Amino acid sequence: MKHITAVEVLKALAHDSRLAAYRLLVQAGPEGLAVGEISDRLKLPAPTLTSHLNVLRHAGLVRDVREGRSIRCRADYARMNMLLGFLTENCCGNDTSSCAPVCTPQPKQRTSR
Amino acid sequence: MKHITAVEVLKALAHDSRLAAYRLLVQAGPEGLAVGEISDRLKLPAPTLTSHLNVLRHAGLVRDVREGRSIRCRADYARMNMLLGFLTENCCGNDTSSCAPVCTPQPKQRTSR
DNA sequence: TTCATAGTTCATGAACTATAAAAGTAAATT
DNA sequence: AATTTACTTTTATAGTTCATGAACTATGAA
Repeated sequence: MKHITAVEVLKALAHDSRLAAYRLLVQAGPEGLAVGEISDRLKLPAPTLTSHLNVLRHAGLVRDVREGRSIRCRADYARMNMLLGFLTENCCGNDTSSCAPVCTPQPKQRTSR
Repeated sequence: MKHITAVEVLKALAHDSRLAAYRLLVQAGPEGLAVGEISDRLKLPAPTLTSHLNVLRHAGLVRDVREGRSIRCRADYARMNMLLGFLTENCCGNDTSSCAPVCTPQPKQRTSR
């Protein structure tokens, strides 16, 4: 991950509503959540949420697909892992392997979608 | 780590110069670096660096002690570990242990200063 | 005590970010 | 086709952050 990109990812997460939205998606797992559901849960007006989602999208932290009328968002774990790797780079006497985490969530249920 | 605090830590790191300064300190290890040394390496005017260091200090990411005329800064690894733990919370089907990293750097050499 | 070095604080303009109303687009329902 | 639902874009205002010069404080040396 290039330095500038790490800053972008950090900036994206460095906001109360955006961090909350991202965590909601992380906890929702591969199933994801519709924009409207996030809006309901966080009690954010639609335009405000969209602008925050756009920041997360631009940072590569959130991906989405249209599903009929709604848009389903999912956390991009690879991106988070890149950030964690970057943050822990050179932190333990240059032995990255000892502290770089990798998150690879499994679907809660194979049945869904 | 409380949510608000995680945002503060993320905000602190979400700036080019601050991330660079923090990484410099992470790489310097327990030995740390004097403010002037950081200023030289990053080519930042003193007041600019001080204000960034204050943000990192307030976020608990950097601690410092005065050593004669200079002030020696060190990265606070515990804080970083807290952030990593927070970010990976609930990311792998609520099994935190599988992806929460812990960074515990060793001194490079006991001989130097 | 005077001087030099190392940092910090303060003030301020420029640049950026947040919020949300209004208007727009896309898909399903009637 | 008209309407409703779900979301995005545009735009305006309000607020925050950033960079840096000038002034200040702390320590050590002469």
